[in-house]
Amino acid sequence: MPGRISVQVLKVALPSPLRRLFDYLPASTVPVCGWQPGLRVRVPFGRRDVVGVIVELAEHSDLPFSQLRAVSETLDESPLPEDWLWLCRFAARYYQHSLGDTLHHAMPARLRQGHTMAGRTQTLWLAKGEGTEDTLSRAPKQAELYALLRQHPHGLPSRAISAHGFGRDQLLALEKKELAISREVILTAPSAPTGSLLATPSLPLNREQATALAALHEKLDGYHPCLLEGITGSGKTEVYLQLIEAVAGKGKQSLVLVPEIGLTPQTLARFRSRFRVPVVALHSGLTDPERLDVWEAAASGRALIIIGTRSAIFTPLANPGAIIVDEEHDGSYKQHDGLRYHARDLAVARAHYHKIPLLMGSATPSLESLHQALSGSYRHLRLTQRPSRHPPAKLELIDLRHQRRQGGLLPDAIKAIKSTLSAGKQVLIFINRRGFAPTLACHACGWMAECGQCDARMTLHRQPALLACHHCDSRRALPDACPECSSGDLRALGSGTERTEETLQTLLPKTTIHRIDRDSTRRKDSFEQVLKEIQRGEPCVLVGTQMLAKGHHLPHVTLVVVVNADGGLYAADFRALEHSAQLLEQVAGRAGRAAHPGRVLVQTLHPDDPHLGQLSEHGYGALARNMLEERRIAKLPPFCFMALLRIESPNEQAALAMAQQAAQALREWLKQTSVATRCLGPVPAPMERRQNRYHLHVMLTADKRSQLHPAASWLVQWLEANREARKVRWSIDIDPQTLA
DNA sequence: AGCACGCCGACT
DNA sequence: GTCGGCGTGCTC
Repeated sequence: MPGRISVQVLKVALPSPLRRLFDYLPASTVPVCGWQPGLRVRVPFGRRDVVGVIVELAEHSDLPFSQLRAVSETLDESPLPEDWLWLCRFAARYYQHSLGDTLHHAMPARLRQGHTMAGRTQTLWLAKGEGTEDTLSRAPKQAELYALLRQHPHGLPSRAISAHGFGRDQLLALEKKELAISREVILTAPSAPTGSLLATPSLPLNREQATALAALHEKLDGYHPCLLEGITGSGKTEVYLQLIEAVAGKGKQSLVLVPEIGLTPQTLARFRSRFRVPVVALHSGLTDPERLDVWEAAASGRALIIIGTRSAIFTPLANPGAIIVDEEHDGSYKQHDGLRYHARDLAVARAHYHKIPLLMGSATPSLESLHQALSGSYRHLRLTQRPSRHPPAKLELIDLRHQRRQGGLLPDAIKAIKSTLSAGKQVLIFINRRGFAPTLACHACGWMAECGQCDARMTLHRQPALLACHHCDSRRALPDACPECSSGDLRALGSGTERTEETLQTLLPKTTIHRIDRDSTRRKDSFEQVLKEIQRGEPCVLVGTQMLAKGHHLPHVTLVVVVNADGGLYAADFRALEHSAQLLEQVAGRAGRAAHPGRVLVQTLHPDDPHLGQLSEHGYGALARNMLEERRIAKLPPFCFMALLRIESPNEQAALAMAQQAAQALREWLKQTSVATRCLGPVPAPMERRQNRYHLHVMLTADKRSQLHPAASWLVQWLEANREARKVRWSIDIDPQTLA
């Protein structure tokens, strides 16, 4: 065959932190498709066998042939999806991460364990015959199951049946009575779309929604990044649904990313009830085989709508039509270990690659996205109206200084809570602290309970009663007396959710108080159950952390109290104010969503703070534009680009020495090459000691991304080649979201 | 990251 | 006498 290169070496990416490929000789049995990039292979690696992915074919190796080993097995008949390979390569390069590790984590567990794709089947159960009331009158459970099966003429997989609460014996009983039959289907078979697209009709759009949708329709077949800036309750989801409808109408797929707490059964139900086409969800409850099914359904094009959290951005798509990122500002899109990717940013890269629209929605857009929208790089779509016609509630700042408080609450707040309850409405109290109190202190000598492993105070918990560090797993029994001076006068300082709950229960003995935080909702489903009860509308008080702030529909809440709004106002992290403002706006959005106007009381030690004032008077949008101007002047992101080198070690000296060496080496290289990147540090991380490990930062900043990238890349290679660097733990974070 | 090898302390 | 601690080094 003319022009054909003779393949002698396979360059394989392996699950290893090493940022390089490994050369292997092809096995004697050539796969049916020939040797191709994207094929999974099992190879001997050191003393073990691992699953890797061929990424290149070459004629030569840098190593002598005698040192190369041969592939032991080819695992695929055809290469893994091309778009998926492209995204992994892009992510590995952009985030300076090992390609092998990236591929490894981006594929379903079944594939990384070496299972094959082919020949997987699923058992579907179908109703059969005409079951009458008599035949099953004495087996109500079976009758129920029979009714369920009849609702699904295409059959139900057994797992879905058990998810509805039916047992295997009931199914077999029906089969015996010839009222149910099972059918094996090959999962890779494409299922023909049948009937109409919509199960329930779309909702009518208001003028703004219609304008936004029309803008999206203008360019459905090209890269078209859009920021949908829409206040809480303005109907962003309906715009998503109608974009998906348009895309699905052309037979193309939509990938929908939602924040971690956003993937609730209600969200999913809303998508499923609208469309008749398959909607698949990627959530933590899936088993490994189910995950593989979803991947396969997306890669084959069978699934038209794919919904998932952060990692769903790595789902292959046969016919990509649109990507939607809901609550695009949400911090859960950023991965904080391993491959430190940002799913929203990868969505941008992916939409560009596929030449498809990208819709990013938020009531409180990140300053990054807002900047792109205001500067014209993204299309800017806005929704400013709520169907209820109520303007969003204004924040009322109340002064925490010189006033007594009970359980963290000011007298004015308590008064408002009482009158809201007597009006038959619900109250939401937002506190950013779990536990009973943030500190236990000795009133005689000033001693405070500190964690032995972290530079942090221990939090006092009452249920169960103990001291716990929120930065590591250490726990301690409550001391009876001060360990320093033996005084018995130990007092809880400040308030957490537990204390506020307790105080309110004493103040309002007849009122139901629901506490919602990580400690109270550890039990599976208990959060969902409490939400259900709250939605019944009985007057009650909800005391909770961020868990309550986002997304949940709480129609009977008309008063929101923020116990302390000051967390982000004067913090060292330049993004703290942005995140704090987003949270406050989201919490405030919980007030008066339905027919009743709401009040939002915000307790603060800084009632005259200009940022807080702007937020309360003019809302997040105005403050965000102001913060952008401040970032421009201070040359902070999005007006510069950052990469952060983190170094940690149990040995403080080792960490510091390594950080200094790395920073110095980088500075010399920058000087020699005149790459326009600045290098700051090393500086101690905000909490230097965590779990008995010392953390240091070296910060790289550049005006242009094109200057940052080579510097970060050089630094990573230097570290990887440095023997000393292996004695500490290090990692590079491109576009870090928090400096902690 | 695994997984070996290797050289020093308390145990059947 | 050995089991096992984690330092050091390597993986095509």
